[in-house]
Amino acid sequence: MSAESAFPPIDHDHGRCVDLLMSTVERLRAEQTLRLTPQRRRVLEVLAASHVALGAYDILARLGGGDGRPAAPISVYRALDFLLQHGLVHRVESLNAFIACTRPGERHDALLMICSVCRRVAELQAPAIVAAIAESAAAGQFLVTHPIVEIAGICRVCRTVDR
Amino acid sequence: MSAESAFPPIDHDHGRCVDLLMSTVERLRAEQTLRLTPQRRRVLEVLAASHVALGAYDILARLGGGDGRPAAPISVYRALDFLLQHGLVHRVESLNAFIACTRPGERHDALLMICSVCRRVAELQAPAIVAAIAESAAAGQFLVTHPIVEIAGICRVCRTVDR
DNA sequence: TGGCGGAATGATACACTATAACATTATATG
DNA sequence: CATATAATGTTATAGTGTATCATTCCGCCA
Repeated sequence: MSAESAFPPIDHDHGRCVDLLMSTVERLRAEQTLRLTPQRRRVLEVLAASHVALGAYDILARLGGGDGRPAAPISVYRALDFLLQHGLVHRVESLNAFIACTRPGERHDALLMICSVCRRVAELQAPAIVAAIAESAAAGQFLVTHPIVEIAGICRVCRTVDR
Repeated sequence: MSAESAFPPIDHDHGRCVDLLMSTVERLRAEQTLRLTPQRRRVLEVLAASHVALGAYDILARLGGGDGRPAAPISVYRALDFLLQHGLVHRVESLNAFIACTRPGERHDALLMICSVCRRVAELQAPAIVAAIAESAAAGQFLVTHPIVEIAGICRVCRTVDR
């Protein structure tokens, strides 16, 4: 992923982002036994359609777009648990929110950049960070199971706009 | 800080941890204009007495040890905000909890190790991690304001015990 | 094909985390 | 002492997440 695509222009074509993700997921579903039910798929689609991290209740609000009665919160959380376990979604701890993974299929620890201006979240690929964490932890005899890196700051696009 | 003191033995003398922190804070209070009211001090003492991160309501429960009516949640949050702003406490995002800073006075970004067995949290000093984050973010034209690093895993002590 | 078993979802209630809004008290400073 | 600002009290409520038990869906196999 290039530096440009990490934080795309605000008014870019979201449709392509969604399609890219969902086609990858579709391939995974065909290959493996990934039980992507309609409900789980809808939650993933909602997340894929937003570069801004969404809370569970945000997702809930965007699901019931006209159907019958809205789902209960627990339904959304269950779908999110499934998607998290299968690496299709990342949790943003510092926001109590969720973001679609931009590299599904490749198991990885998420390194997230969070723009405090536009509120968008992007993944960062930086083996150097992961390596530095592994080395430092090992020096302290700490066994790493899940490194969390969330970098708050201002994205490329918002820095440019402000000038 | 040595690798040993980061995660001290489970049954070590907590009193010394508290004293060390509070004496440092006392010095800061004398030097600067740090308005450490009784309420803020009590919250800090509660946190200093625990190597396990405490939620706001945990703190609340440990405050009212026999006095008059217990404080309201908002009081604890206000004290925590103050302590956070003055670098005496860190927020643990992935736990929605708080931990006393082990290096008050030295402004720094917190690198936290969280043991999933004993639930204790320790700070890690690792300039290499901070540098790697700064470099990688800069490469993506992202301006870092506040890096969050929380490393979940198993601490030195718990790894040893399990053998 | 009909039933069995496990996975997924529905439904209800509740626990935990955090803040809004406004009143009151404490503290420093001239 | 007066007064302005900071801190705390009080009450209510918003936001996030889970427990529990009932029901439905779906693949599998006798």
